[in-house]
Amino acid sequence: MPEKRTGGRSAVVVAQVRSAVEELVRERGAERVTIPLIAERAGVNPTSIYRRWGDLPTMLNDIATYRLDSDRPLPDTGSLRADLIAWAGEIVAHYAKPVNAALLRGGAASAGDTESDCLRNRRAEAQVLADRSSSAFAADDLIELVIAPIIYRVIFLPWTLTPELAVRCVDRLLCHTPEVASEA
Amino acid sequence: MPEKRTGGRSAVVVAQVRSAVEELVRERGAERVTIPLIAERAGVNPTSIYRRWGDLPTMLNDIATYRLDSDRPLPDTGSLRADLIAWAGEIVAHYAKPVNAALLRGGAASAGDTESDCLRNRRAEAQVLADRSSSAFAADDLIELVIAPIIYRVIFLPWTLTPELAVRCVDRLLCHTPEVASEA
DNA sequence: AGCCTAACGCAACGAAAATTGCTTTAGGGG
DNA sequence: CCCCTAAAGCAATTTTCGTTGCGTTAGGCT
Repeated sequence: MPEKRTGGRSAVVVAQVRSAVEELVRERGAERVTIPLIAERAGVNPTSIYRRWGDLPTMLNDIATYRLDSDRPLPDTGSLRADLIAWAGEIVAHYAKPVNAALLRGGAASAGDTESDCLRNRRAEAQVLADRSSSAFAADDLIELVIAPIIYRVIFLPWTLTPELAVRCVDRLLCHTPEVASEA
Repeated sequence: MPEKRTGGRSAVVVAQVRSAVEELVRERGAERVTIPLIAERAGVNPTSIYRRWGDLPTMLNDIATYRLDSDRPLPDTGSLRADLIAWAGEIVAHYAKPVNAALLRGGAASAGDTESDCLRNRRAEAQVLADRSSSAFAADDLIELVIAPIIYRVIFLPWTLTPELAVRCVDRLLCHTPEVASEA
């Protein structure tokens, strides 16, 4: 039974809309983007966007969630500290790009009430890393000590984002469990 | 010389607009609020809002900043730990109210590009508390270990906000400096 | 109390966004 | 390869937003 057509033209439309949103959000900021504007940039009819996503906040959230998400492999070097730093560093690097930061801010605005949340994959990864740590720390510690400080700066103090931030946060997490910090 | 009329009718208008914004932001989320909508709810003419605030992001930011900001005194009990917990607890309690959380999300959306930022007063307070700590920690530590985790949960995981969060974060901050933790 | 004018209300307008009915295209199972 | 229909396109319409000019109300200083 034929249901949901995801390939071919539809896929192209979605891809074009995504790029258009990213361009426009970078150019004008998430607050000053409109659906007709996106449609024009994407070479797509506005109606298609309205029918697919409904409204703009919904769409922004969807697109903010999509990035950095797919089946990206987690770092696995053998050293827990190195893995964590690599992982945190990826996140910092990703959101250091103004596009992605702007999208995150847009996603933040429409998070909360709706369960849609563009960081849930990050939390899933935190769970994996916590499991791998032999109970040195819990996923919640990873969230509060590493993800939260990074995301806070991304949203409110983007110009203070540096690669060292990842190292500082990870070391703060590990300094409670020194035997793990010095492990191979 | 007659300048700036802040009392009487103007004050009433501002107050009514504020309440209207808070109601609507709670009901529909910061992204789905418009100025005409607010005006109607406030029983005020849209023109007045446009002329006073200019546009919506500006207004949301203004209102988000106003709350919890006025001349609120910082806790000063003599015990650093108690002060910090009281301070962090105030923040948690404030943003536990859905209105304030939604306003913060709205502010987050327009942060970054514009320098307007509804958490700058929080950072100023962090500076004061850090100075008071005899260099036990820096303002940045306070931000990354206490404010960031709280704000992260407010924005992305509001249903996980609990009073214990404040205690947990403060103790994490102080566990690096045990002599301070046990001070009177 | 009276004057000056800041700030609000009203109404009309232009522009842009959202909705709707219908037609056309093309995905994907048989 | 054909059929069925999901999804995109198109065009006309309706809604809503934001702006502007002008008259009215009332704050606050003298």
